[in-house]
Amino acid sequence: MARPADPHARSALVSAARREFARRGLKGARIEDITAACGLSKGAFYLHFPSKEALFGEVVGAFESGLMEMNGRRMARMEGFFQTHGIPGAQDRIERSERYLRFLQLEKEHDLEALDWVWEFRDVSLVLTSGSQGTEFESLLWRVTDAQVERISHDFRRLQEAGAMDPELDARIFASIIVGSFLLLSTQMARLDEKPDLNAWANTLQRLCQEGTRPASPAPSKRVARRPRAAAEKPRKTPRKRS
Amino acid sequence: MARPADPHARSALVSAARREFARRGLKGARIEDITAACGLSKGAFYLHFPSKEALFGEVVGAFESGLMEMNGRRMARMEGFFQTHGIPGAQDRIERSERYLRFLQLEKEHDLEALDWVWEFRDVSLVLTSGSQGTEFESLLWRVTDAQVERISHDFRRLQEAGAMDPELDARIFASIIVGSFLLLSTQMARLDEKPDLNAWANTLQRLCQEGTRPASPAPSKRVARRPRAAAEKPRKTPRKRS
DNA sequence: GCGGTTAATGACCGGCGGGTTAGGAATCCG
DNA sequence: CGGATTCCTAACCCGCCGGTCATTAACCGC
Repeated sequence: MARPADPHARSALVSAARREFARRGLKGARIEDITAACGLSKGAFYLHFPSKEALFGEVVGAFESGLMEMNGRRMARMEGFFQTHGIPGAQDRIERSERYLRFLQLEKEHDLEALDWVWEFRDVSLVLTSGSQGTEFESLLWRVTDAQVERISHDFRRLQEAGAMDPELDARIFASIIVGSFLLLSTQMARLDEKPDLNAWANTLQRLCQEGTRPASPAPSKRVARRPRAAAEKPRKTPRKRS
Repeated sequence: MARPADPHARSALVSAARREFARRGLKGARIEDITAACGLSKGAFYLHFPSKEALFGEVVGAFESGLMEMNGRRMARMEGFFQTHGIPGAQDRIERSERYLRFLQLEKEHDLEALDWVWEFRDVSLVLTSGSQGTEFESLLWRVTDAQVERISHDFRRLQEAGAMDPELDARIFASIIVGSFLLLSTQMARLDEKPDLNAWANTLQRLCQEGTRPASPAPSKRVARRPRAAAEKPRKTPRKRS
């Protein structure tokens, strides 16, 4: 009968490696340090993984596929929502209709789901954001952020067409601003021991986005809006329909 | 009479090094490649710089001090503006008063100035954002972003007190969202050959921020608004400094 | 051309760290 | 206890790359 393998070795290596990666980056992390942290020999590392990059690849693969699945589910759900309820338009914004509020609620739930995932992988996220340059994982972050920018742009354009969003805003820039905010938050999370109030964060961002993207007011002032916003804002002083 | 030094050697090394750093990261860049790109020997590198880190330190020092000076000037100018014109309040928002518009204009000019600077150092910015983990420059980006978050939070709070901004928004979260957007844009710039339309970008962000931070409307709807904002008021834990 | 001076070269040095492997360790069975 | 088997160790290997330094090269004045 052969010597039994240590059932905890592999997961211990993964944990220790993640800590070292977060501390020193993928390149700076040393096999010697990773194994020493588990009370294992350097050679034992290679019984489980062909390289530290391979180990990181496994972890980051789980992270990425989780994100992409969430993205896909989100798109499917929103598509379902739009099929069922139609796309909220200008009137929905003005009246804050039930379907508009439901739309906002869904968006928020999805944001929080993604942020929870990033929180679980905050160490990995840190490596991807601040330590991936010059590694094989460099393009991964672009893939993830580009996919998000794509999704948000697409939805934003549809809402613009339906009249719910200011038609003069550039969808891509808008989407980039959103994704950028997520990015900084994800890097900040890596520095925290305790989970931040993600709900507060998501609320603030949503508030900014919803209020900041209102379409300009009715036709006459809309023409004037070509010029500086000042003229557009004057007539808006009158409507106080923020109920 | 001694052999004259090549007057272009030093600047050629800096240029080549910056390209290699952008390509492979600070750690991945090799002295051999840097010098070869200049048609110089490996040993010649050490006639000008004690190490590649020292070279990068010089470049990044110029970048950082430029940013910090801009930050300082910005704060001084805004302070001067507030002294001269007072702090815009709720009425200024409603009427879009001249001082409020001037305030927006100043903010935009400062944003564009900073973005131009980042464009000039987009290669450096890339290294700082995606390749600084595990290097001596890791904390620099936090210093820069934290200073910006601090400045924006501070101004935001003053505007809240004056009634120009929604008092229920968390200043730090708001500031983080802004800074995050800048961060992503700066990383995106490193992938571009041609300068993007920074003006469009700054316009969009400003539009979002100004419209998204309007104080809530009078009492009736304000009561409704209180419920979801409660969470946003939780104090944000400051990220621990990494050592 | 020689001497003096500084710039630049490239062969060489040696520490670091990923990776290997012969041998030790742990386990069970007869 | 010995044998068989698999797990694990740690001494060792060796390529990489930052850094060094004896030598060559470039310049001027005499």
